[in-house]
Amino acid sequence: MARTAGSHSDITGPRVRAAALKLFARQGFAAVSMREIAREVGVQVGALYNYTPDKQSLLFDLMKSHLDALLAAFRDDADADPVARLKHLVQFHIHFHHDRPDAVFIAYMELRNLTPANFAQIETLRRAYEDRLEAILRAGVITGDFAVDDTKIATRAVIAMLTGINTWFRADGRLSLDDVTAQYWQMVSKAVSASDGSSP
Amino acid sequence: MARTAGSHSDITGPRVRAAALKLFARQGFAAVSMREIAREVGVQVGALYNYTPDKQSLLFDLMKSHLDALLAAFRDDADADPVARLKHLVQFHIHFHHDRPDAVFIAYMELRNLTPANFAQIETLRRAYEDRLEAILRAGVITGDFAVDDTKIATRAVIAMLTGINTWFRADGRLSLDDVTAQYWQMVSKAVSASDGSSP
DNA sequence: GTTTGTTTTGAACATTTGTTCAGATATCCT
DNA sequence: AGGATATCTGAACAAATGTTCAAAACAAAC
Repeated sequence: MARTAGSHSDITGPRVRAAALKLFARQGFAAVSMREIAREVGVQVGALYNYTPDKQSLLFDLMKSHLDALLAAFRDDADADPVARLKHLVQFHIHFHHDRPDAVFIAYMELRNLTPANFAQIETLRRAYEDRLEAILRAGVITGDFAVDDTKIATRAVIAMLTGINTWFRADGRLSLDDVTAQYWQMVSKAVSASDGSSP
Repeated sequence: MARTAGSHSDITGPRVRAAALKLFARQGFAAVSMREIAREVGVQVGALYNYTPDKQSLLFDLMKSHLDALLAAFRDDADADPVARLKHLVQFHIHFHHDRPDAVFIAYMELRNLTPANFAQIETLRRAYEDRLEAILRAGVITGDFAVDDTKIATRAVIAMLTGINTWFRADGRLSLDDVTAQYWQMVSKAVSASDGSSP
């Protein structure tokens, strides 16, 4: 035996993914060339193919990693109060997405550039996250905390609303992320609340 | 004089725009070649350049037309009840966007493929529409019908929520567009309403 | 310091890209 | 019909694309 596997692979591999993430987010998957990624890493094009079988897999891996991380990071206590659970999801979602603008952007914008097989996998993960939220809404409807006609629709509405923050929020802007989070929580909780005049 | 301008231009021109709209929406601006557009129209590549100076202008024109149409189609009565005005905007927005899925998709996804000058123009139009909604929310806050901390944030939240419908709604699905509209109106009105029972 | 395997280079490949333009064709006006 | 012009073809251009691969450079184990 000689040199063990990964002595440089451990360095270059992540740099390739980081460069691809950055460039795909800024310019779009189709508009980024493998040569551009290589230049960003500081390496020749051919070297990239030690770390990905092709450009498509690079995109897929980035999206899958993002969604895996999202699902792994979100903790939900099914026994807690539905309002508290929803509040936690709103706070979690906003902060998690704020920390990863590039990955979020790619995950929403580059779906059409996935092969059908890859798309199906990503879609499954996205749905799994949606289902976590829907479970909370359903629980709240049962307890009477929430009043929504269709939990699936409410789920999508809430996610669209929260994810939209990434398109305009800037840390150096007028409001802090905590201000924004507080106001979104206000709107979300009102939107799904039983509107009789009782709950927060 | 002889042949007047536009004898065929009137036919091919719109077909070029229609083909570009369809293909850009399906595959993304960067992934569509001029030859692909020409094939869709049933013409050779060179002919396209009678209708657009370049590919970029084709994209810009599609986006600008869409936003011009949006602003022209939206009617708002500043003297009416804020709740009625908001309800009308919600209904208008949902139906207008539902009728033009390709244009909507492009207008949201291809912003980064615009030159800076073109981007600035499109952004101005987008902001103008946002401002129409914000004016309604502001009016409602003054009358006490609405309670939102920051009207700009609420504006963006509502638009993101409504536009998100296009990503999942299918006419042959479980619910009609009117069902969906009714439920979104419920959520939007609750989200911005002065909450009856309690406070922040 | 040699051996052994990993990683990178540098060049090559067949396609495809946006755009141009001279010449051919089609259409309209008189 | 004939002349004028609008429109389209077909070929060409240089540049860029994703991917491959032999050979070179490198790093660790002995």
